[in-house]
Amino acid sequence: MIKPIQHRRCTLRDVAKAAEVSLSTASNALNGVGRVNVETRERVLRIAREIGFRPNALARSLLSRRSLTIGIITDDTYGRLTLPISSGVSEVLVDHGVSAFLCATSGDKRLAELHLQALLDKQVDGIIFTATRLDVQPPIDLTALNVPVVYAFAAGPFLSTSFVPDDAHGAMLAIAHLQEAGCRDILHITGPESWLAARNRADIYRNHCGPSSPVMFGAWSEEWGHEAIGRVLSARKKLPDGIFCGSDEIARGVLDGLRDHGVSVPADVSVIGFDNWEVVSRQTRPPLTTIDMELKEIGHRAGLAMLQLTRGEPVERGVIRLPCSLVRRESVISRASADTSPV
Amino acid sequence: MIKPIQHRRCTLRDVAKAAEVSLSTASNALNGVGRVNVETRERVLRIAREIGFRPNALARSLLSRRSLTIGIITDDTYGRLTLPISSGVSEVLVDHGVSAFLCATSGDKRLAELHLQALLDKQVDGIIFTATRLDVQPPIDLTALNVPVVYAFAAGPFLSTSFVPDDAHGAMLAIAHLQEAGCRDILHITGPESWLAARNRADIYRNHCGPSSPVMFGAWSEEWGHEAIGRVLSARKKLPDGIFCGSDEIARGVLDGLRDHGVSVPADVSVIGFDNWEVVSRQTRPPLTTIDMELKEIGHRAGLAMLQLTRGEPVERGVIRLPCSLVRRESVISRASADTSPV
DNA sequence: TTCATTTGATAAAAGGTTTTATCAAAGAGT
DNA sequence: ACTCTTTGATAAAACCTTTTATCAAATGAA
Repeated sequence: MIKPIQHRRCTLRDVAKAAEVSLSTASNALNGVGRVNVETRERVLRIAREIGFRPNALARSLLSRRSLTIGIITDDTYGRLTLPISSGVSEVLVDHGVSAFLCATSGDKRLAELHLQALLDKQVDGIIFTATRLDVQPPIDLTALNVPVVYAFAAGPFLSTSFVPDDAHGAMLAIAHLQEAGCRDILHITGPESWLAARNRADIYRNHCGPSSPVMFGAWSEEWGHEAIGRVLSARKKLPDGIFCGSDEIARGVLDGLRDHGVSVPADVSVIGFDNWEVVSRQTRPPLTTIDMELKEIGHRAGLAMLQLTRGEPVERGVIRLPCSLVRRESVISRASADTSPV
Repeated sequence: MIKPIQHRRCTLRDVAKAAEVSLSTASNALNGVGRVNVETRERVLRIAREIGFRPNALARSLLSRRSLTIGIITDDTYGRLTLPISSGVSEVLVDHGVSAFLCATSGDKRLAELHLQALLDKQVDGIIFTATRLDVQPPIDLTALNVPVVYAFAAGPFLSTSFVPDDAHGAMLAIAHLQEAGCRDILHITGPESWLAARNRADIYRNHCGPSSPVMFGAWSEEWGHEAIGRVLSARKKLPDGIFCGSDEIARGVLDGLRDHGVSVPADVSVIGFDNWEVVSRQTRPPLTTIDMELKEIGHRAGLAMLQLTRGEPVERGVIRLPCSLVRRESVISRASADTSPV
């Protein structure tokens, strides 16, 4: 059976009537503003509690012109980045009573516009755009909106606010960790050179390991990692002692390839990944030491910035790079070596 | 620089003023109701278009008592199931102007209650609860709400509406596929027996492969798949010719284990997974034939049911099991065998 | 010309809340 | 007894839209 009519939510008018005061007094009492006798206030509060009164956010928003609502538009079909980021966003917003609409566009422009229109009609206080890479523009134009926009794991236009992982810092962490573990001959296997993130990380790698250090660009796939190892083993006489991979998936292929060829990790070669995509990095053999991009923190920061913007407070502009962190598992081990032992 | 004051959105009053008609006439013209002269209507429509008028959904909802808004509450921290499901939900709702709030609870009861309260305050028309397994109750009580609730990939209380993948059908597809490929000795390696999904699939397996067929319960991890293969190889004289795995991750461990022992897939053994979690199943060697749970379709159906409920239409009750589908990749091959060749 | 009907448009109420202005009563000071 | 201030409460306006009731003018029929 279907309950035919929803029980009507009780309203401020109900409270006022039950407490035998006017609407204004009830409102003032509940919000602790205006001049209202202490015992009247307490009576109102008590009755409101008793009948379970909760103010209608729609009516409130209509008046205050703040809907306590934001939209998150995502390009990510897979959800790998979106859910951590958006739950980070929500975490900081929910305590301020702000809820987030999630709109997955699947890269479909029509869908994106439909969602955007619905969001604007619903008077969202702001929009957060998230994607899966940093060097691709949103499928819709968000520059002329009359609500603030923040970009998370995506590049906004000039003078907008974008929060992205600091690829350079992540790469630096990875290489430093390998070097501290005594690696002297580090190889970098990564994704397509067309990706900004890949180029950024490769630059850092070359800075730290010498400008002629070999970077193997390829795909963001396990298969490429595997194939790259095949190439390395057939081309080089001596194995590198450390491999810095551009993603956990590539690292997985690398681990797999090395095992196929009887090379032991980390005994013979140390391997480090990038992403800390736990479904991959936790399950490899051995479990993968990798770089975490702190997606939730990106969400936090984006949410915080949005909060400030909706209050009209100023907010930092430009691309804000947030530090990564090193997750130590078992694919890197310290190589005993005279010249790297602590002084 | 921060734009100090947001340009005020233009309202019905602006349209009315510009068209030199009353509010009511403007409203009637735009909605095509009431009696309004054709040329007046066209003037209003033209002007509305020119100044980019869009009705304020908040004001509309306040009056109509339908917010065109629903809440999705999810238990899933990882996003693997939530994003496909919720984007399925949105896909069917967006064309009706309905947007969805996404609330990730991370299993935190306080957070769940906070989100729920915010949703109710915002007058959502309904709530969809999604989880990652079927036999666990939501962290919050959704039974006494005065909005409709639909469960997706989660079990609701008696007489509620839940959409879940049909585990039995999926298992049947998997086993039938192996059998059609000529497998006669099929092994089932799956997750913990405490999970309903694992038990359901195992039941089907036993029904089709004989009641004494061996089921290996373990963990939902790659490691378990790997370990299980080790046990099988040391305990049995003869290898099975087909392995039905309870998840893609287990299947991956199985593939890995088999390769380590020099067993070739699919030449020596066919392997089939469950989930079609593409990041896993696409990247295995060989790519994994598996069962897809049609998560997006679950989202579609949940969204559709929600739509009906918000309209007061009756909706099917109980646990509604939606068919799975077979995704053919390369880990199953037809075994030439006299008694299974087509007649 | 008169009455009844149709047409086109508008005023007003409603939805639930907050805020500003108003007002009566009570108290204080002379 | 008079004014001045404070206290406590309320009416009304506002937010923006939709719907119902109302109304004047125009049209039709007799």
